[in-house]
Amino acid sequence: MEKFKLQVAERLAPLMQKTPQEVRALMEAPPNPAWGDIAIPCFFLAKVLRKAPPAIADELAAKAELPGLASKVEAMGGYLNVTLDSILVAKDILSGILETGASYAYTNAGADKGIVIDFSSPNIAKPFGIGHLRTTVIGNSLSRIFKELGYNVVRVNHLGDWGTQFGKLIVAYQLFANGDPLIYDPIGTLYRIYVEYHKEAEARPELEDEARAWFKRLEDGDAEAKRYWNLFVEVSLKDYKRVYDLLDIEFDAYMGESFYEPLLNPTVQEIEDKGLTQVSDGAVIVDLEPYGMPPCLLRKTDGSTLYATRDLAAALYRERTYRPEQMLYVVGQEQTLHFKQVKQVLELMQEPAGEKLVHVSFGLFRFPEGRMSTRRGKTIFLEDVLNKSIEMAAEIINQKNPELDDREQVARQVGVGAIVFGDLKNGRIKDVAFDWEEILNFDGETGPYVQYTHARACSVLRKAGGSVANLSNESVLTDEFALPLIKLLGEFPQVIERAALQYEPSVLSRYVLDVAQGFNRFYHNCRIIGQEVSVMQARLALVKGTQQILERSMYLLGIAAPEKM
RNA sequence: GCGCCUGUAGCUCAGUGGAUAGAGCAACUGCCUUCUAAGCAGUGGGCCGCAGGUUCAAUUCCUGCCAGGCGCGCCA
Repeated sequence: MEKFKLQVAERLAPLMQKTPQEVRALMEAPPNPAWGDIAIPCFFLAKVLRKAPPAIADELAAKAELPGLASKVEAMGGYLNVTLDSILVAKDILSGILETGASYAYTNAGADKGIVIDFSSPNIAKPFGIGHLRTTVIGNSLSRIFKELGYNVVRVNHLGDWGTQFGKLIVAYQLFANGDPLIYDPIGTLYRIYVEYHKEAEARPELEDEARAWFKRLEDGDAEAKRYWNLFVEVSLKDYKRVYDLLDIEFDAYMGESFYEPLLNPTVQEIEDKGLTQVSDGAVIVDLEPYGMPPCLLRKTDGSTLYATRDLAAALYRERTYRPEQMLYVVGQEQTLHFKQVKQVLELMQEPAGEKLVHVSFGLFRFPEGRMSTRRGKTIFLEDVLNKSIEMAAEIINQKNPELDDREQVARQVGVGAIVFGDLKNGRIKDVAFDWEEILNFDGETGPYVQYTHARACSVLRKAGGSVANLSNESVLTDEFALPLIKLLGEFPQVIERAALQYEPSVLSRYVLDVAQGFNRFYHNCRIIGQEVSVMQARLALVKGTQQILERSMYLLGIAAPEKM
């Protein structure tokens, strides 16, 4: 579609005394598809030409010559509306998709450019809660989208494997675990003692000091502390791996906070050497008052480091190791200030990492009665949600398609797809109210709806057997059901670009819903198999094209595309 | 108190400086002897939070206010 818009802009530009780029930028979609494919408002010309917009549009319509490109150019209330030649459009878009197949949207825009994406990053010894779903699926989808644009993507899981909570955990383990080797349900146990610790600490504040002391020992390399730490990390990772397997997500690097431990002192030193630090109440800080922010703390009074120190070290490490064009942090919006501070400090250091750092923030998962909290034991395990959804998918399969092969696998794909798509459907910035009924809904704008549509398309292609999807008779595809679908398919590359530019997978999930809806309308109204050969072939070509776009879109969103369900 | 984010149909959410603001869910109603009814089609439902301002044109941009969320030095 973009190609045609550019051609129209090229030809209209001289008439409007604008550059083709300017004309392209003016184009909009008419509110009613019957009015055309492209609308150009003429209001802005009124002042220059000293004429009423409708008169200008009339004149342009009379002068515009777009033979072989547009079938209709007309003025309507101050707009110049252009209807593209439908056979040309249908032929061009569909043959383009069928030729390039899965790589229709692939560009080399990102060739030789790297991008580091930090996402998921669960906290060791804490359950993989529903709250981690967002960063995990958004990060995964963005990774795939940027790869589609040719970027060299590095997926980093920045595990929360360091910090004072390990001191608390050691104390909790000694008090409440009775020497449990953490073989059976390790995270469940760690979670339980962590909650118990916080309850106990309310009555006995001295536990907090004990915890701090243990963390200090850990930082100083104490063997006993390290032994506990290793145990906690090991058993936690095993649990997380199960969730990542369900979601079909992999990382290029597990580099937790502990990885940056040796880099912390040099990092603080570097910042001090640049004369950016001050000592305030015994702590080392970077004053950010001139930038309207609270100071960034690098060292506590006791000399130990903080979250910001580790993120600064990590950013410098990533910059120097990967030389990326961008560094994304897919982290909740409650950390906006933190990342603004880190970015500001990097900029004060005149490090390129500063401008490369992008905080891809998102809203929280919330219960109707308030926010979730691991400490108070108020959370929902992601694995439970996924399993419940899979169970439900299995039930629906038993009821609707009991003959299906690989029922277990399909139930897994659909159940997980429902959860993942449900999270990617909405703009990432909004808070999400957790609601079992909604998250387990498989009707309407959902993952299963998209998967079902894809399976339907596959089914038609299967049943068509040897019949070739051939495009000799494009005029079949210019009806009110096929043509809008084709035009939509033609938007795919721009949709991917926009999703990347905005770091927003929901751009793609919304699009794929439109494609699914378009296809279902077409499917319902236009019979494919059993039609006259040229008609069937043309329609099969559209089914094939749709199937490819759906499959690719689902891949980019991180959901499976079963061929039967 | 200060800062950031959000406010659109009963609910969950799209959307755009411009022509009649759109989906899904829920409710009601049609459509399976024809390619998967996890579908398609129809009906009802809206001071686009409130008040100003910029503009030929504001739900969209700016300011103020209201409501909700999040954050604000030794947690991450």
